[in-house]
Amino acid sequence: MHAAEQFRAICEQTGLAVPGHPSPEEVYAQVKEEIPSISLATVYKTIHLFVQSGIFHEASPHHGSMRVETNHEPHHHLVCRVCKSITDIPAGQIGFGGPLGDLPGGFLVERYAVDVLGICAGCRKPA
Amino acid sequence: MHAAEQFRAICEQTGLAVPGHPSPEEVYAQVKEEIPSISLATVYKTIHLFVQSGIFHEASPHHGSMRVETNHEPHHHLVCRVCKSITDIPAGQIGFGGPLGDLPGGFLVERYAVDVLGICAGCRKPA
DNA sequence: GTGGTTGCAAAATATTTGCACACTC
DNA sequence: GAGTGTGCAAATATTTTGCAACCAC
Repeated sequence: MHAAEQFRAICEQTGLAVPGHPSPEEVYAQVKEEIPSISLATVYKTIHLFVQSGIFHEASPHHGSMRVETNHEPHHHLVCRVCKSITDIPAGQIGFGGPLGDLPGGFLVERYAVDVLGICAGCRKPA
Repeated sequence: MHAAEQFRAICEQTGLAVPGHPSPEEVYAQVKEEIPSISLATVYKTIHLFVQSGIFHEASPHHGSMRVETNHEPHHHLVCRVCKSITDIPAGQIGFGGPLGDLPGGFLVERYAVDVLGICAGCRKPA
């Protein structure tokens, strides 16, 4: 992934890097200052290209359509990056339980949601 | 949250409960079999009502608009349920590092994404 | 010229809102 | 009759696509 790091460095030098967790609209607004002729469609196309190339990824694997959480036991999610399926896994099974309450910065922790990202059994074997 | 549990039980008894992580469209399709006259708008309104009431919550706190992840260091997210802001926190700071590789069910773990849900410092103090 | 990229506009998808009607008390 | 909830339809927001023009080689 050395090429990707080089590329990121170039973007930072040319003022094209956008920090944080921008939405496509925010990327568009900021990049437009450097490249006024760019269109929102190009931003979307380029983001998809970059995500596929591994230059960065999506902060949330299941945007685009809301998903309702009906399992009210403590659990986490196995999210397949191929078929986008969501499978529940009990919280104990992956050995994660962080503390609730106050964090040093003043953030009040109410719960943890862990997405375990990877490839599900079905997508690993060529159908 | 006893009332919420009772309510869930009633929904299951009447065949209105939808398992898994359905999208609003999927909820609509399934509930329509029991209540054919229902509309998609009512499903959306009711989901919002239920989420506010704590009967269930959203599987992903930042759907609705894609967010690009530009931080390529291992880290997790502090997500404020009031202002929806996303703040990065180094992976080490919350003491979470699960194993990568194969899970018993055949799922191949590539990375973990932890959302720490709660209220940020800014939203805790009444503006 | 060929191949790949872009901008524009339109289409497709997802979600929210306004409003009048129906239902309960 | 007041208050609440619903369906319909329109409005908004988000994302994708088709296509012709453009650029580098």
